[in-house]
Amino acid sequence: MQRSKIKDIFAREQSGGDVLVQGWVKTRRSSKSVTFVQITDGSTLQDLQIVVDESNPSHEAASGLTTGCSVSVEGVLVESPGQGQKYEVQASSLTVLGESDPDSYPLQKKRHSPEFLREIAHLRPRTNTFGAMARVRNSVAYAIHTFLQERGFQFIQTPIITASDAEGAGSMFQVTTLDLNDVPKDAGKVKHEVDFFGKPAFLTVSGQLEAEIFAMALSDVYTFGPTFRAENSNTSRHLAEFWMVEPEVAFCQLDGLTELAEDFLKYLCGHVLDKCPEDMAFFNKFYDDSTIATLEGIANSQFERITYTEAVKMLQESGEKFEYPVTWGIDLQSEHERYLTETKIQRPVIVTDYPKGIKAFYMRLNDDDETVRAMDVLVPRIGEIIGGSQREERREVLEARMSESGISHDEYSWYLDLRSFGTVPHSGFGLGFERTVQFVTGVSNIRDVIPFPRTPGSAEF
RNA sequence: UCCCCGAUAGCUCAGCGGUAGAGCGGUCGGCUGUUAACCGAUAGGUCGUAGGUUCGAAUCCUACUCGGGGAGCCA
Repeated sequence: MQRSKIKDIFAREQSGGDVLVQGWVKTRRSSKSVTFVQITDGSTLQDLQIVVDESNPSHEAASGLTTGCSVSVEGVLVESPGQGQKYEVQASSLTVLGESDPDSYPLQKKRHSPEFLREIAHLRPRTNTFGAMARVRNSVAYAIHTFLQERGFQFIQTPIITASDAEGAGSMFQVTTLDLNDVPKDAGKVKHEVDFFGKPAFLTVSGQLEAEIFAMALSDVYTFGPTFRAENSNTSRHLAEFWMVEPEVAFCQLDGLTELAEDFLKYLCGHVLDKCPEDMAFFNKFYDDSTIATLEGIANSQFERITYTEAVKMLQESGEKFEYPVTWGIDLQSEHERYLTETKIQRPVIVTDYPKGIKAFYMRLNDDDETVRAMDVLVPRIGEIIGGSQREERREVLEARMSESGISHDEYSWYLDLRSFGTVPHSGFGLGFERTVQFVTGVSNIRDVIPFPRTPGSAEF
């Protein structure tokens, strides 16, 4: 008999017929006359109840089941007389595939703290929370590809190893095959020429610059892959290894980019609400009772658009006491971003046109010569979920900005070339994948929305 | 990296100078178409690590480790 997934069983129009189901035991309740076994196979949040009567030859095996055991069950799908589920399986046979010692199996049929579950990352996918998280995460990833593909974007695989040592987005992990206990040196300096790539190499902090190359040929492209930051960041929204989506759009200026970002986020939220209603109801119940309302609200509301200068004015006139006073030219602090998106405007806010001094060299300079065409999308609870800009397409201006920032023209000659040979206005942004999953689920710590989190001092599993 | 808080049974926590506790989970028994089942019994801890103060430290002090919240960096 072919195995049925639990999700498909609950989707059936009516009961009846033999089924084969396989999964892991969540909990078991037994008496002399009957045993109830709840099993999950990860296809859905909902457990399937297996009923094994005393007369069944498998009853002894069933009554000894403990949380975590794996089982294979054949039986008849019937309407459940009990409360809490539509169908149940009246077992004809039950086979234990794998035992699970109850003395040492760490998961119990009760709620565990996310901190504890993180320590047993090899078993936490079996919990309701992490199963739901994995399905939502999958759904968001699928929606990212679907949205961009339907708009004609090409998926570009940009390199994970890069030799550019100054992408400007933070500290990088170095990649080397040199023996760190015996580093070859010449007059006290490391001989990088004998290293694997013949020069220093690093893990990428962004695929943007390479994505720009393909945007200058294929028009609309995106990258979606792992990104690495060696910052010593210890917060609930930073990881050393995370995933990022980076659309790059040719013939597009900043206003077009903000529209793309807004449509994109709305699509992702709508997709998850549509495809993962049970998992979202779970998160709404146990993690953040406003998350579904927030996502629904996003689908139906306009994102607010303000310039940095307007944001500064808004903050100064707010009457709020901020720890860091607001003056034009400073970078907005978390408390300022939170005030804007959570208190003042109460929905996503797109802030544009930041002072050039606090933004990257590749962002397009405005005519005022003081601000650049940057854009940050701020959302409640998370803060910055998207950072992007219109890129500087004028070679002379870009060169001047690189010189100001101390960026080598030689190393980025290829990046400058794009401005010499058929340059066009273009724009792009980076969306933090884990931050998006955090925002969607309402789970507060980013370590709990990625299967195996990498943070300073921690790279387990 | 900085500031604040925490670490006691497998899990979640109480105890805060005088012989280590509860609930849940585990085990044994009972009972019931049960559903975080229920009832009874029972086992289980060098109180994060290392020092110090004290007649006496889980409790007070110091350092370290790990975790949480916040900040910076950013996605």
